[in-house]
Amino acid sequence: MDGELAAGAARPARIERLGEHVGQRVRLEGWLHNRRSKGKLHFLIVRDGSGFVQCVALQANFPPETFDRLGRLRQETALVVTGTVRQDARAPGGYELQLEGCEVVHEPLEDFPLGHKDHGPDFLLQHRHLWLRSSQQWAVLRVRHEVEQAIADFFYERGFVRLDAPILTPAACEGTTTLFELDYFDQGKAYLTQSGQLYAEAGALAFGRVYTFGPTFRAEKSKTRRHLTEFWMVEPELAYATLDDVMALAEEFVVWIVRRVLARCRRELELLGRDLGRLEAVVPPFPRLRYDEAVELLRARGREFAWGGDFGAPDETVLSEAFDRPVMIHRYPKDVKAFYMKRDPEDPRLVLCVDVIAPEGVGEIIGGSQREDDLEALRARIAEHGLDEQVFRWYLDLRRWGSVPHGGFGLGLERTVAWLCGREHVRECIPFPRMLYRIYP
RNA sequence: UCCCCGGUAGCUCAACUGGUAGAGCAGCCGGCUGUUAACCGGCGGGUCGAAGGUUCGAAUCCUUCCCGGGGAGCCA
Repeated sequence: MDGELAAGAARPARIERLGEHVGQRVRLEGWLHNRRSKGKLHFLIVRDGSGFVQCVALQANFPPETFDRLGRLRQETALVVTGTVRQDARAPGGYELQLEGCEVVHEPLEDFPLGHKDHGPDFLLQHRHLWLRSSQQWAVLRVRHEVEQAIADFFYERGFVRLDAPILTPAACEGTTTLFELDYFDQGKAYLTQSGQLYAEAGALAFGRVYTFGPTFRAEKSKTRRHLTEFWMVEPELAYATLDDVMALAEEFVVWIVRRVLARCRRELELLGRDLGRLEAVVPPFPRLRYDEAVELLRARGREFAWGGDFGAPDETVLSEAFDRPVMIHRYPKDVKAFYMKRDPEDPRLVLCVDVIAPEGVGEIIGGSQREDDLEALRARIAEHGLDEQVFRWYLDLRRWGSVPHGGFGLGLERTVAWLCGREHVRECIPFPRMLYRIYP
């Protein structure tokens, strides 16, 4: 717009570090997020991906036609702004840019579809590629990014090897009705993985401690705010570990993630209006309830519940509301859990498993167990569940050579991010959600 | 697969018991030197999801279908 700023005088900067440049002339490469005009001054809200900043344009500082154009810039105009950084309590975020120059890099071809007022979920999801630019989505996905980094750091510091499990698999890990199926050349059917766990077990016996982290797929016809057909799961697996070890690791892991986000995503959480007190309350120890105790708790709170069943979403909500931090429920009846979980030697009706239920209605974020490490017991469970032993030959091999007590868990990334961000729906917690009736964009 | 709710302007919604289609936002024009999803005044904007039916008359009632949302089951 007036590209002839004194060359070299303005230094490149990013909005997230603007506080380090108070009084200096800087140059920001970004987009016009919003604009407010007030007679002889315009407020341009500019985003550069690292944050949002208010740029103040005073009429006195520009030729009339330039000032007029600034007041007519469309939302999502790509622009490079230059100006002096000022600390000002009236500015959102505490800092603003006294605008001196504005170079338009790209003028939108038409009005941006997403305004700053309410939109419905269908409209937003149809425009997911543009919705990502909104401040709320920016904040949620920045938190997701931080959680992903926290996960990598947690395991790296503790000597876990990251072992990437395959996406294409020859068989189901759990039921077969929830698999995405595809033709695999002349090998018959292949399936998109539901879990990397079985491969993580092979890794644990090779490396001691491993984790897998990647997308998993469930063809469940679930239409709820807690479900996606494609979601990310992190699954640590430990050799020489019991259920108690698994529970201790899960607790330490969740606390680590929460602390990291509190320490490094404060701006994002505040932008989302998150009640930080709820997250600060997440300290060890987490309550540990046996399944039997959880059933009693449900009944004491007026819910009818038959022993032997799995908890439904309303049950989980009641259980989680009894505590101010995640609650761990362990030793479920074997009939509601997967074939690979080890029986409780003290009660053969139960398996050595644990679910972690997050507070505030997000539901289960972790499921884990000690695995069945005895060959014959595992073969019996495979038969009981009506599964084809042939496809598990390699998995059974793990019990033939150097089998040891071992276990692990899986944590659902999107549910965790939804909980941390206080979002209702997991669809906002992944860049491009895949849902029952939605695969665009 | 089943249950419940919805589909009206670009977006979010209203329109009572069937009687000529409304508002906010966005857009355009004008005003305002500290706005915070700015505000104030003015203007334009409609295949009421689709098809069929009932009726003098249907956005409104009935049938079927399509699309979306929430939930159950199942799960992270």
